[in-house]
Amino acid sequence: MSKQNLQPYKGARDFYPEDKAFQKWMFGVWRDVVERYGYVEYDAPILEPTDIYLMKGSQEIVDEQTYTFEDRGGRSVTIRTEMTPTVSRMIAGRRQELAYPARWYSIPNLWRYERMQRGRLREFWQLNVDVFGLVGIEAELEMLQIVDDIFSAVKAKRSMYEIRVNSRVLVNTVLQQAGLRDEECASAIRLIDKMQKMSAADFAAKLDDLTGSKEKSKQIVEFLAAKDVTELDLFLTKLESASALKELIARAKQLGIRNVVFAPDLMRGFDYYTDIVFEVFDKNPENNRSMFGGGRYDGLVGQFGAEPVPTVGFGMGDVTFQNFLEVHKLVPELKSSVEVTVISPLTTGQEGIDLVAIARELREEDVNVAVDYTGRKFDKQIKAADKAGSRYVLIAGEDEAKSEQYTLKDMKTGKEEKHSLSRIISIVKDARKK
RNA sequence: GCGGGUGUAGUUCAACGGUUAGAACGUCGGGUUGUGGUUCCGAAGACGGGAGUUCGAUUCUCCUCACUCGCCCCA
Repeated sequence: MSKQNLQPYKGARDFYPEDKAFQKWMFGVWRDVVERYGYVEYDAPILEPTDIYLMKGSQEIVDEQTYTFEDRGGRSVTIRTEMTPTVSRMIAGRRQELAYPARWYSIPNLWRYERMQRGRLREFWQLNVDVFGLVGIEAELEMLQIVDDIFSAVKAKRSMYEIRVNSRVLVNTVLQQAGLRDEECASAIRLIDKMQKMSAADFAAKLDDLTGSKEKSKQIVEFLAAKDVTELDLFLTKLESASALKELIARAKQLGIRNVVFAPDLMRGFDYYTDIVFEVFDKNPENNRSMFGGGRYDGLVGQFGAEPVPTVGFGMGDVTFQNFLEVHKLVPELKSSVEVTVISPLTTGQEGIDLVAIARELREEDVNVAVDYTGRKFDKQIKAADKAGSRYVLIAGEDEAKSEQYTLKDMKTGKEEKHSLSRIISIVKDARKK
C-alpha cells in the first residue's frame, strides 16, 4: 500500500464531514443571499458537447485546459469548465417562454485541467448568478449589491476587499480614438490586462511598439491613469459608456458600497464580455489577488441562433472564497448535525433496555439521534460522542430503564439532568434556536 | 509547457555518513467495575521509489515520482 493511494485525484478534494459541513455552510450563505434577490436555482449535466466551448473560437483552451474525451458513440464531450455557455444554451432553448427579467443561479462543480497554485484546483465549485433581459445598469448594480451582501453575510468588512469596475465599450472607444485598428485593439487589451505584472517602463515600451506612435500611446496611458470617471477628458466624459459607468459607481456608493472603484486597466481576460466588467480583489497582503468577477455579455445567448438576450452575471469560486475567509479569519465554527447520542453500558435487550426504541421515539420528533450500541466503557462512549460533535448525550442504563427518566448530558456545559423522553425532545429542540 | 522549494509516524516537526531514527499532537489500552473536553502511566506507528559514491546512505550525487509555490493561462 503506497501513500498516494489514499489521496484524491490531483487537484480534486475529498470532503470529509468537517469539510462538507463548511461547504454546506458556504453554499447556504450563497443561496440565502441570491434567493433574497429573487434568483432561482438551475443545473445541467456535467458533460457538454465540446462544440459549446469552441464557439468562442478557442481551440487552444479546449486542447490544453479541459477534460475532453470521446464517448462510446464517437462524440467529443467535455466536462464543464464554466457555466456561462451552458446557461446561455438553456436560456436560448426557452427564450420565448421565459419570464424576463430571468434571474437564475447555480452552484456547479467545474473541471479545468490546469497546473495548480494557491486558490486554483482542478475541480472547484462556482456560484453563478445571471440576470437575463435587462439592458440598464440596474442589472450591474444588482450584481454589486449581491456581492456586497454575500461578503456582509460572512461578516467581512468592506475594507477587506475592493470591487473594481470598468467598461469594455469605454476602453474600445479610447483605443479606437487613439487610431488603433481592430486587431491592434485586441492586442492592446491583452497588454493592458497584464499591465500590473510589468514595470511602467516595460509597459510603455510595449505599448509604443503596438501603437507605433508616442502620441497614440499617450492618450491610452492617460486613460489608464484615471482614478475616477470624472478625471477622464471632456470627450470621454460625454460618452454614454462613461456616464453609465459613472452612474453605476455613484449609485453603488449611495447604497453604502463604498469599496467600488474605477479601474481602467481591468479587462477580465479576453472573452465574451461586451460592456461593464467588474472584479473583486482581496486587499489582504497575504492574499492580494483577484478573487472573482463578472460583467455584461449581451452576445452569448445570440450565438445559439436565438435573438440576443442582454445578460449580466458573475461567477465566484469556492476555493478563492475559502482562502479569503481563512486569511481574514472569518471561518465560523460549525456544529455537527448530530444532536443526541444514546449511550449505555448495556446492549439492547439487557435489563429491559431498548436503545432502538428510545432513538426511534426521538427521531419521530425530528431529533437527530445516533446510538452507540457497543456497550463499552462509559468514558469511551462519551469521548466518541464528543468527538463526533454530538450536542447531547442520553444515558440509558439500568436505573433509567426502570424509571423511564433518562439522564441527558449537555456536552457544552457538562451538566446533566434526568428527564422523560418527551421533556428531552423539547430541550433539544430549544437548543437549536441558540 | 517553464522555474523554485519540500519529501522522516495519521499530522506538525527534529536528529544523524555508523548500535534500538526522537518529540509533540492524534490514535489505541490502562489508572478497579456509570461520565468526555484537564491530568498520570503504557502501547502501536515513519526515512516516497530507483541507481550511484562509500566498508557502511535516512543523511552526499543523479534519476524518477509525489506534494507545494510561482510563471504561462485564467472562461
